[in-house]
Amino acid sequence: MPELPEVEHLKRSLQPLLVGSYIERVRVARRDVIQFSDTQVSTGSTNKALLSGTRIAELDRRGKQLAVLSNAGRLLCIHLGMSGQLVYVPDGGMLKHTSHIHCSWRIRSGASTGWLHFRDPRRFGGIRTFASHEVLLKLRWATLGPDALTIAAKQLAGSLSRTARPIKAALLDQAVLAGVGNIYADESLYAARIHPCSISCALPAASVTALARAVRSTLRRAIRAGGSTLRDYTDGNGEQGWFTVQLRAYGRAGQPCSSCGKAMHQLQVAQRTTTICPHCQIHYG
DNA sequence: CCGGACTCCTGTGCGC
DNA sequence: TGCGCACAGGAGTCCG
Repeated sequence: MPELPEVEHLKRSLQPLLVGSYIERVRVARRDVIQFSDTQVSTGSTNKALLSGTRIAELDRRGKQLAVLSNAGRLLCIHLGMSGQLVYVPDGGMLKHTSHIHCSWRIRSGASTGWLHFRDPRRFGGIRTFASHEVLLKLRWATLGPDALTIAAKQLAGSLSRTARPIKAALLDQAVLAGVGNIYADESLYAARIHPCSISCALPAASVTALARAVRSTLRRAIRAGGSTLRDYTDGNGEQGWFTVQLRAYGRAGQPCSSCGKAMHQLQVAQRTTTICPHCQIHYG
């Protein structure tokens, strides 16, 4: 399940392959994974909205969303949902799974050519087209909170002070913090020794500071490991991530806490499976 | 207005 | 051994 580290690593792996390259054409297998955000385009050329005939100028990320900007100004905002993948396959290369490919871009970069595939079996992800970066920022990214990778304790404290929700629910809310999903919420709360059911606005300032630091360092370590591959996730080259071997909380119910040695527990918080150490993680509020 | 609950979807893994 | 069901979850939507 791609969260911020997976999308950031994906962005970094795709950058050398895509930036500066030319999109010769686009192949759409399932239209319903694409949302054409400006009505002007939905009646006209689908290909143009999907950047056909333009050059890729830049990749950008906010939270779990990846933007592919073309030199023509238009762009794609891609979110991977649960099972989404963006994989570049050079001509002659092989793709591990060829089912559920919903959209593909024909890429030319100098003498080399290949296909960029958007694959998403569960279809929780999708592609949105935007006329400009400005529109993306105004229509879509404006609803996202600050990026979790660089979250400052003060910013986090500000949002948390305004809600009585369980802290885990707040961390998962993309309007509070952009980029954290179930895995890294559990990891960050464990690292900061905070119980996920703690009342957000009841957290002491020191705990919020510890939490902001834990979020940043957990995400940075995960990016360094190439993200977490539980099942499907791969980077732009089809390589898996190795952060799963470093996970201390997520998926470790019944196993010993790496700090105190007592058994980790599983519970439900905000409709999400949650793993904690009941001994190490303090409940506030 | 806020927050909790429900919904979408398919591959996997477990229990009978 | 095989079948069927529960489960996984990001985020939009709906409802109290």
